[in-house]
Order: sequence, then structure tokens, then C-alpha cells
Amino acid sequence: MAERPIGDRRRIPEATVARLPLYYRALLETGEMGIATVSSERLAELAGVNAAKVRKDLSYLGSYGTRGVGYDAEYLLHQIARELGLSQDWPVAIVGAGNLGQALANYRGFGARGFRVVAVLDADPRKLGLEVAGLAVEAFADLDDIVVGRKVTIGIIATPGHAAQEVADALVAAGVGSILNFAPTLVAVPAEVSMRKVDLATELQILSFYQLRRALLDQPRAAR
Amino acid sequence: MAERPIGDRRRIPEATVARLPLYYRALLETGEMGIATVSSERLAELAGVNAAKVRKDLSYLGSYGTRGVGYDAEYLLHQIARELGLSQDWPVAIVGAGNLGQALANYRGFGARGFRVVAVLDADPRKLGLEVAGLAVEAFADLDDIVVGRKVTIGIIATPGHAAQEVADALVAAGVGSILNFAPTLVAVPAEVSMRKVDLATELQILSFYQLRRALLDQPRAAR
DNA sequence: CAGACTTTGTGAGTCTGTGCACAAGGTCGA
DNA sequence: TCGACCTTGTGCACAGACTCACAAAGTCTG
Ligand SMILES: NC(=O)c1ccc[n+]([C@@H]2O[C@H](COP(=O)([O-])OP(=O)(O)OC[C@H]3O[C@@H](n4cnc5c(N)ncnc54)[C@H](O)[C@@H]3O)[C@@H](O)[C@H]2O)c1
Ligand SMILES: NC(=O)c1ccc[n+]([C@@H]2O[C@H](COP(=O)([O-])OP(=O)(O)OC[C@H]3O[C@@H](n4cnc5c(N)ncnc54)[C@H](O)[C@@H]3O)[C@@H](O)[C@H]2O)c1
Repeated sequence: MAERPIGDRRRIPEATVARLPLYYRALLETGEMGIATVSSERLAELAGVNAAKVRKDLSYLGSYGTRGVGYDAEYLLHQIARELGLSQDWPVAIVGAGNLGQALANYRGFGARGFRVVAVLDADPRKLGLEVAGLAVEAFADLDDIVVGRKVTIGIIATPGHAAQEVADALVAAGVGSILNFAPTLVAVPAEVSMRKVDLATELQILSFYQLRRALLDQPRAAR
Repeated sequence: MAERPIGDRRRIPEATVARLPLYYRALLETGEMGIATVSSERLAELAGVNAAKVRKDLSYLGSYGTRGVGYDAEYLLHQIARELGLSQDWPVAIVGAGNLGQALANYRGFGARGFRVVAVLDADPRKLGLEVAGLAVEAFADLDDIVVGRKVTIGIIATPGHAAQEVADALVAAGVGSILNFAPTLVAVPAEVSMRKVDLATELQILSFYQLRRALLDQPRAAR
């Protein structure tokens, strides 16, 4: 049951990485309920996935289960946290102090694990100094100093789409390695920078696609 | 070049459905620039994907391109909109008038294509009547009437996690067919209801996973 | 009108992810 | 100590998605 250095071993599949946070959350819940041992079956139920998938996913981290018993909840939680880097501190900068940027800044559950909003920036002079979640909005022009000075590793883009690429370029130039983009635009970044996007319009359109199908199945009179 | 009834033909793969909104957006841009014809190559560039993928995706919709020329931008736009149901009207109800709920309600670009926020609900009596984006916040208890009366098809959950399942159940019971869930919790819905989730914590944790790997590659002194 | 040229639509191979099924490994009670 | 029992870890087969490469189908020029 020795800890395995991270980054070692088989490369962890992307699909698995995306599920680790689900297991992490599920384990937090069992922890609160004082449950010491959890089976893949139970974990699968809590995370809403298949039990075999849970076992395969966890096996990428190492052999941390005990046959006939299950997984030690606390130990597994620790291992997943270590793998995801949740034991580290990740200073976050939010660019764009509009509707969304402010909502994000006010989001508690953010600071919960390691993610700490250390700056909110905006290009609009009228927003400067505005207090958002205990932070004064700072000038976008100061991005570089802020990123370097506060060791920002994650940048969040919450500006209008037309500014997104410019902001991304500035974040990358300042040394940010990870970007979460809420703007509905294609943004290109160098390969050594991770970027993920959250796209509300796309999500809604996917929903309407399937909604439309169901509506047509129910009453396919006009074939449209 | 005849229109094909939607819902027909080969079932459209999920991965393709998720990309149609990207093409749609890209085509809107070319439209603004007055470009009449667009090649798969160009479209791929605008959407940030591979050209072969574009062609295969579009081929699921029907044979709407012209060899040697490309796709008629306007016609293709129309076809994608039809397929995604963007020519329809989709009344949306937002449940939870907190930070996020209010930001979402204020989000323009929402109404842009068919999606129209027709109600913002909250269970907290103190929020009742609060004006958000031109709408008065209404009581969660009235959900049923509101959904039925305003023909709401899409529900957005922006409440704390512990209320998410309850809200989802109420939405489903009221007849909503599609749900977008922002709460970081597992929510179960019947198979005939579509649900998608947007999970900020998961996104950040995925970013930190890869960020950690890169950090370790740069300076793998302490193997941790 | 023919031939060069362009771009689509898709067959085929590969890669990634999923889920079953079961042997291996460990617990626990007698 | 032994055997019944339980749950993990994984080999394998299958399904879905991605990419390449190219024939088919159209345009355009001379
Ligand atoms: N509001 C939402 O719920 C929501 C949901 C999904 C996506 N989005 C997207 O998020 C983005 C922000 O939405 P919003 O509603 O907060 O818009 P907003 O207009 O309220 O805020 C945008 C902010 O960005 C600032 N800004 C503009 N250019 C900038 C630059 N170059 N550098 C720094 N700051 C700059 C503006 O001054 C403004 O304060 C948009 O791209 C929107 O499409 C918003
Ligand atoms: N704020 C963000 O940027 C953000 C980002 C991502 C995810 N989220 C998630 O979105 C959800 C909302 O976040 P928030 O920051 O807006 O929280 P919030 O506390 O500001 O707002 C939640 C609102 O939901 C209402 N509510 C509670 N129970 C309800 C019920 N049963 N029915 C109807 N309304 C109910 C509350 O009265 C409150 O107004 C949370 O689950 C959060 O984890 C928020």
C-alpha cells in the first residue's frame, strides 16, 4: 500500500481524469457520514457511474483497494487529492468583472480546495476599485505584475467574446499555465497551456436538439 | 439539394451534436463578413477542429455541400439551425436567484437564438419580487403553474447542491424536458429527460491535474 | 467541349473508452 | 488452520469517435 510518485506509471486517460473529481466529491460525502470503507459499487452509485469503471479508474492511481473489503475512504481521498493537486495552492485570477466575473468571484466552494481567487481584473476604468468578494477590481494593464507577484497559475476569462483572445494571449504571456474560458469564442493557446471552456450557448443548443427530437416523436404530424 | 426531414436518416452521433453549435457560430461570423460560400477547410479553422470531421459531421445532416466549391453559408446555417431547433422558441426558467442565477438571467446572448428566460424562481421569501433582468423573482412553490402556463421546456438549476435534486424532481414533475444543472451534485432524472451539467469545480480540478504534471516535469527534484 | 483543378462525401484503419466477467487476493468465522 | 465469502483488478470484446486518403462530382478556363 505504498504511495506511488505521481506522474509515474501508465498515463491516466483523459476520461478518467474527468471523473476523479466526482469520486473526490463522493468520498467527501461518505467522510462526513463517518464511513471508513467504501466499495466500488457504493462509490459508483454516489458518483453516478458504472462500478467497473470506478475500479478501472482507481487502478490507474495504484492498487489502493483491499479485495473483499473495498477502499479506505480517507486514504483514497488523500490519494485522489494528491493526484489532482488539491493539496497545493492554486491562485486564480478572474479577468472581466461583469455579471459572470462577479458571480464567480463570489462563489464560495471555490476556495474550498486550494483554488483561491487572488485578483479580479477589468479593462473598463469605471470598474477599477469596485469591491468584488472582498477584492478591489484591478486594471487589466497590471495583469503581468499581478500574475507574477501573486504566482497566479489559473486564469479565468469572463470578458465578452471579442476580448477573449487578447486576454488569453496576455495570460499566457504573463506565465499562466491553465485557462478556463467562459467566452463563447474560439481561443487559441500554445500547446503547453491547458485550456478548458464552459459554453452555455452550446449546452442549451445541445439540449434543444434532443428536446426537438422528443417533441417530434410525440407528435410527428408536420414532418417539418 | 432537397431539405431532409429532421429526425430522419442515420442517427446523429453525440459528438457531432456537440459540435454543431460551433459550426453555427462560425457560420454566423462568416455571414457577418458577407462570405457566401465556405469550405470545410475554412469552417474547420473557424471552429477549431479537423476539416474531415467537419465534412463527416455535416454529411449527417444531408448532402448540403457542392464539390469543388464548398457549402453555401446561409443555407447551411439554416439547416443547422433547423436541426438544433433554433428556429423554435424555447422558454427557459431559472431556479435559484443567487449570484449565479442572477448572472445567468442578465446574460444577453441568451435570448439571441430562441432561448428566452421567462421566469426566475427562488424558495427564499426574501428574494420574492426582487427584480432580476426585468423579471420579478417568483416563488418556487409556483413552479408548476409557471412551467405549464409559460410552456417552459428548459429548466436551469442554480441553487445550492443540497436543493438540486428536489428542484430537478419538481421541474420534471411540472413537465420540463431538459435541464441544465450548475449545482455540483449528482442529480438523477428519468431517461426521457435530458440533463447536462456545468461543473466549475470539476473543470478547475482537471486544470490543476495537468498543471501539476507540467510543474513536475519542469522541476522533478522532490518526486513528491 | 475537354481537361485541369477544387472540394466534397465516405470507406477503412486506428485509437480511446466502456462494460462484462472472472480469476486473484484478501477477510472473517468456526 | 481452513473454507466460505466478498470485492478488487484486469483481460477481452465491443462500440464510438477520429483521421487519413481518395474516388466521385462538381467548377472553371481555354
Ligand atoms: N452572464 C452569464 O451568465 C454568462 C454565462 C455564460 C457565458 N457568459 C460569457 O461570459 C462573458 C462575460 O459575460 P458577462 O455577462 O459577465 O458580461 P459583462 O458585459 O457583464 O462583463 C464583461 C466585463 O469584461 C470587461 N472587459 C471587456 N474587455 C475586457 C478586456 N479586454 N480585459 C478585461 N476586461 C474586459 C468589461 O469591462 C466588463 O466588465 C461573455 O463572454 C459571456 O458570453 C456569461
Ligand atoms: N456563483 C458561481 O459563480 C457559481 C459557479 C458555478 C457553480 N455554482 C453553483 O451554482 C449554485 C448557485 O450558486 P450561487 O453562488 O448562485 O449560490 P447562492 O447561495 O448565491 O444562490 C442560491 C439561491 O438558491 C436559492 N434556493 C435555495 N434552495 C432553493 C430551492 N429549493 N428552490 C429554489 N431556490 C432555492 C437560495 O435562496 C439562493 O437565492 C450552487 O450550487 C453553486 O455551487 C455557482
